[in-house]
Amino acid sequence: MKLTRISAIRRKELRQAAFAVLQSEGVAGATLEKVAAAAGASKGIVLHYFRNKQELFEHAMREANAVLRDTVIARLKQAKTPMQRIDAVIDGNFEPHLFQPSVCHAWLSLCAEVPRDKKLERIQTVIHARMRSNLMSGLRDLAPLQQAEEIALVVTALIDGFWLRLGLGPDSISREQAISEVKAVVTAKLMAATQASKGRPGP
Amino acid sequence: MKLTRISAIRRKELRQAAFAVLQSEGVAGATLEKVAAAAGASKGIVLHYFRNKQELFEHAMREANAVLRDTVIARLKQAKTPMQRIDAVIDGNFEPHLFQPSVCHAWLSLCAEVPRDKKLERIQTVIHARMRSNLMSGLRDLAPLQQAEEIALVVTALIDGFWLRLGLGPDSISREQAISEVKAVVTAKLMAATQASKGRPGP
DNA sequence: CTATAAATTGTCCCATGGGTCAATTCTTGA
DNA sequence: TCAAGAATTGACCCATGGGACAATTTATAG
Repeated sequence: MKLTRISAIRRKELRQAAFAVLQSEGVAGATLEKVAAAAGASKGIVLHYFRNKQELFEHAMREANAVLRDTVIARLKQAKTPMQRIDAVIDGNFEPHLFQPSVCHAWLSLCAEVPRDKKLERIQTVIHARMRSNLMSGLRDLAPLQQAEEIALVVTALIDGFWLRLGLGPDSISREQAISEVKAVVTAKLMAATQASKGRPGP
Repeated sequence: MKLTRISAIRRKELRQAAFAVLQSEGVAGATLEKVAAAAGASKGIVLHYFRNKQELFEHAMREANAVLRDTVIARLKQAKTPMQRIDAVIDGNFEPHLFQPSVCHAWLSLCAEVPRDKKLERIQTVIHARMRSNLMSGLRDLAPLQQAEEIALVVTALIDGFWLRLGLGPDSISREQAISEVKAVVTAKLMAATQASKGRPGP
């Protein structure tokens, strides 16, 4: 039966088209017709494969999430040491094809709708849980549990922050700088965790 | 002439109503009628005071920005030492009345539109520039310029990241934890800047 | 080859929402 | 007190967009 084949292909095309439209138009300007046009199809076909607009964009987010997940997984497979696992997560989140202003725009738009869409919220939760878990797989061996979790939290927030920055200002942060800053924070916190506390420096 | 008075009052009410609607409805669901309803007025009055929808939300963002700015400024006035200036910025950005899920939702929605609205982009640029400048006013005395700028960048990204987190999951991060994590990063980086480099720890 | 089912299209419907405008109510200054 | 002008309203217009659907084309299986 080719049925499953064609429908799977078409659905994927439409998910990607939806994400592409999100990149250029944002959530407010993303219409079914634009998605159809982006996919080279008619509006009818979009609603043939997806119950409604909401479902379409939920799948668009799933698709984007899958890309991000696979990118990081690929790097994790190469990693041998705990530190390399951490670097894999960081580097993966800033891969050139992901860390693009337009991609950040799309994510921003999706995130902005999270509070009003249970499905989107779920996906977002998964993303953060996975990122934390991936980081912990390396951090566990480099710091006590409590510290490791703290570092994981900070790193995820930092990554989100840099993504937001790139979305808000295309030239505000470079991929290389973002990576180096995140890694520097990891290093600094690991060092701080390693040595005895001396109180805060400065006057 | 009361003209200026009434119109100023009304405009402020509408700006705030617009921001309130953004909190609950997001950018996609924010309509002029809802803003009017939130302000206890008719749709006509909204367009009487603002040329169009876009202008209204630009002013809503300005209003929110002003609140944020004044909150931080108030704390900066109390600060005596450089470290207190840094803490003022951090604490100010996490004040209870600002660091609320609904407020984060509204900001997220606004940020999501930044790429498609020059005025919003401008405001966003101002916000980041101010935050950086405020941080630098304290950091300048605690670390060499280069390091200080690096820390400012990381802190702004971290703050953004935590705001995003709160917007995405109302219970994902507490105000106290966010503050303590950001300050810990500042401390760790200042310590790292202070002492000689020893290479990255770990295997 | 043909019947069945899926793919695809274009049309239609209608609710929504931005924006205009004339009409009405309120203020205010003389 | 009363006119001028501002504040405010509600009705109206119309473009847009989500969604339903019947009609048509295309693929597939027997």
